[in-house]
Amino acid sequence: MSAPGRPTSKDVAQEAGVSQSTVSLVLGGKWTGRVSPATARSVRSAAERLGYRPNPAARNLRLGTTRTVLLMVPTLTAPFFGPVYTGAARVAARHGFGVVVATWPDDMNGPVGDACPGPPSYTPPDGPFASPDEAIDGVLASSMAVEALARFRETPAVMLDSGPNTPAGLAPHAAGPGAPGSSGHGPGGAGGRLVPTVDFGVAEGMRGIAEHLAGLGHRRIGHVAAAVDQWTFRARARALAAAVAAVPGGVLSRSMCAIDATSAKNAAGRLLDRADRPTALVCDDDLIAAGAYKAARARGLDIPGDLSVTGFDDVLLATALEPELTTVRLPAEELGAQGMTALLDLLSGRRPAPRVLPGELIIRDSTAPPPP
Amino acid sequence: MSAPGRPTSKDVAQEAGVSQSTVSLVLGGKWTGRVSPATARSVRSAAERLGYRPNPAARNLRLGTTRTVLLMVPTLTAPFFGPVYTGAARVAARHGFGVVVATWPDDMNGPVGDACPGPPSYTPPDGPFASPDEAIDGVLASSMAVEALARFRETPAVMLDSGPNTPAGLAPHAAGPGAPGSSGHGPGGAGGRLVPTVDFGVAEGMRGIAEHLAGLGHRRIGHVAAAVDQWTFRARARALAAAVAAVPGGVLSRSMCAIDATSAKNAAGRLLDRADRPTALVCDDDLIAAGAYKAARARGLDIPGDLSVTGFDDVLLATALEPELTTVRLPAEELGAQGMTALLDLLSGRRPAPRVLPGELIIRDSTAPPPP
DNA sequence: CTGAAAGCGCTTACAG
DNA sequence: CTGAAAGCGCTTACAG
Repeated sequence: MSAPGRPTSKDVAQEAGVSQSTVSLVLGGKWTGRVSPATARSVRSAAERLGYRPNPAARNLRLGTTRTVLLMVPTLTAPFFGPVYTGAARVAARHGFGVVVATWPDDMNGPVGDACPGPPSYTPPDGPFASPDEAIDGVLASSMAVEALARFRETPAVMLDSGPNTPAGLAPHAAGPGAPGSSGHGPGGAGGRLVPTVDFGVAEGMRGIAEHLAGLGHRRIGHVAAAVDQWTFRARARALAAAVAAVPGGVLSRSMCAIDATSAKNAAGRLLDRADRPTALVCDDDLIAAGAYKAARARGLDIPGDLSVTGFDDVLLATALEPELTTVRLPAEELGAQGMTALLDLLSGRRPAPRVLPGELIIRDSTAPPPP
Repeated sequence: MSAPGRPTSKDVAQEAGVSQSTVSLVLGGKWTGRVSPATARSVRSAAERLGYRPNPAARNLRLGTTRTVLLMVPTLTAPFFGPVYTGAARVAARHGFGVVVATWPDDMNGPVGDACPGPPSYTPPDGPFASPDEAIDGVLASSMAVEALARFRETPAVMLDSGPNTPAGLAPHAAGPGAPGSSGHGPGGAGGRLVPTVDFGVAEGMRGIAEHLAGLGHRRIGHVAAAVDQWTFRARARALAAAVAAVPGGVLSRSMCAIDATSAKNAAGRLLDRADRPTALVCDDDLIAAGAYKAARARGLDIPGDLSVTGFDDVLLATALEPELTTVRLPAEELGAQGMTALLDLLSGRRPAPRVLPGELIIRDSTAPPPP
C-alpha cells in the first residue's frame, strides 16, 4: 500500500520509475519523439495498474481552462430543450468538453452574493462566492435576450434561437421594430462585443404554413399566438402577418395565450366565437394546437373538415394528437450541435458565420380545404 | 492599469493594502474575530472595485472539492427528466453546488480512452483523459441500474427512481425475481457499497389505478406495458398484476410496446381486437395512453363510454388529450430535490434514509363504468 | 531522451 | 489582529 487517497501523477511516476514530467508527457499524448516507446509503455501500464485519473482541478488551474461550457435555457421543462442539450453535448464530448446546463433567469440568481438561506444540510465552506457558474470556458444561450450574457462579459458566447443580434451597445428590445426583417442573420453586439448566432428559419417555416393553407383555399386565418417574450414568437407573428397580407383576400385575426392547453383552448375559443370565424387556426406551438383542438371539439367543429389547425415545433405531441398535426419541424438537436460547433470555433480563435437552420413543413391530417 | 488578465486575490490584497490571507479570510466569510471590521470593509470594496471573482479551479484544487454534482439520466428527451433536473438544481444552488447532466449509456462513452475522431474544430490539448466526467463530488443516477455507478467507485452516489438496491456485490438483475416486493426501500449495494435511494411509490400508484377501475366495475383489464428495462416499469407491471389478481373475477391481459404513440397504438390495438376485449386499458405512461386513444378511435370505441384508459406520470400531454387523462402524478421535481438533499447529506457524512415519494391518482375524464 | 523546478490561484495552519 | 509560507496536482519551458 502507498498513499491513502487517489493516486496522483507523482505516484504513477514513482511506480514507473520515471519523473512526473514524463508521466504528463506520455499521458497527455505529446511524447512522440520525446520519450522512448518503452518508457511510454511502462508509464501507461503503471497508470493503469494504479487506476490513475488526472485531477481536473489541477489541470484547469494550470491550463486556465475548464473544458466546460454552460448551456443557458429558459426552462428545462419544455420538450424543446432536451434535444438542444443532446446535440450540444454530443459535439462537446467529441472534443473533450462537458456541458453544464442552467436555467435563466431562474437559478442563475442563486447563491451568488447571498448568505446561504435556510437550514443547510451541508454548510458551504465559502461565503458569497459559492456559485460554480464561473468555472466555464464559454456559454451557449438559447432562446433569450442578449441581456442574459451581461454577467459573462469576458466569456466567449453563442446565441441560439435568439434572433439576429442588435447593433453593438443597443439593448435588443429597443431595436425591435427597426430590426432587420425575419430571418436570423449576422453577428451582433452584446454590450459591444460580437456574438455569433444560430437560428431557425422560423419566418420561412411560418410562410410555408401560410402558403399551404392559402393553397388549400383558406382566407380567414386565426393566429393563436404565444404571449411569450422571445424572439422566435415575435418572428412567427411577423412572418405570419406578412404572409397572410400577401394572400389576395387574406384576413388575419389574433388571440394570445400562455403555452398550456387550457389557456390555448380559451384563446382559440375567442377566435372561433367571432362572427367571421376563421377557417384555419395557426398555432404558435404544438401544445397550443392541442388547446385549439379542444376548443374546436367543444363547439362541435370537426378537424380538418370544419377547421384546419397547424402547430409549430413537431414535438412528440404532434403525432399523439388526433388527427395528427400539420406542423413545422424544427431541428432542435441540430441547433444544439451547430451552436456548440460555433462555440468551439470561437474558442479556437475563428469567427463562425451566423447560421440559419431551415424548418420543414410536415403535412399531416389536421389541414384540409375549408368547408364550402 | 495593473495586470492584464482577470484579477486574483493577490491583486485585491495589493489594492486593499493587506495580505492575501486576509483577503481570503474576509471574502470567505470567516473573518469575524480575526480581522478588524475596518479592514474587512476595505477588502470588500477593493474586491468590488476590481470586479474580483475567485478562480474556482484554484479553490477546487486547494479544497479537493468541486462543488459539482453529476446527474445521470437515460435521456433528456423524455419530458420526465426536465423537472428532475430542476428540483436537483434548485437545492444544489442553495448550497453553492452546480449540477452537470449527462446521459447514460450514451455520451458517457465519449472521449475517454479514445483518440479524438473526426476533424476537430478545436484540438484538445490533452489526450486520453479529456473527459470532464470526473470533476465531481457526487452523482445522482436516475432511472438506471446500479451498473451505471461502476465507473464511480469512490464517488458518493444516490440512486433515483431505480428501485431498492440489490444486496452488496450482486448484479441487480440477477436478484430481480427474489427482490423485496414492490416499493423502493432500503439502501443497497453497488459493488459492495451502500447507495441511498429515492423512489416513487409506483406500486401504490398502480394499485390506486386498479382500485379506481375495479370500483367503477371493470374486471377485464388490459395492460399496455412499456418494453423498457427500467425498475419503474417492472414495478408497474408487478403491482398491476397483483392488484388485478386481488379483484374477484379480475382478468389481466398484456401487450408490450415502445414508448411512442405509434407503437402504443399497435399494442393497444392487439388487446382491443381480442375476443374478450378488455373494458379498461392501463397504460404505463401518458404517451402510451395517447396511442391507446388512437387505437380506440380507429375502432369506433368511445372513451370513456366504451373503454376506459389510464396513463402514468401526468405530463403536460395528459391534459392536452381529449378526454383529459386519468393518471398518476409523479412528483418528478420533488424526486430531484430529495435526491440532491440525500446526496448533500451523504457528502457531509450523514447516512440518508431511503425515501419513497407517493404518487397521486388524478381522476379526469378518461375513466367511467364499463358498458353494460 | 529524461528530470528538476516553477508556477497556475487559492486556503489554511502557523508565527508573530 | 495580520502576514509569510506551504502546498493542492498538474503542465511546460528549460537544462542536461
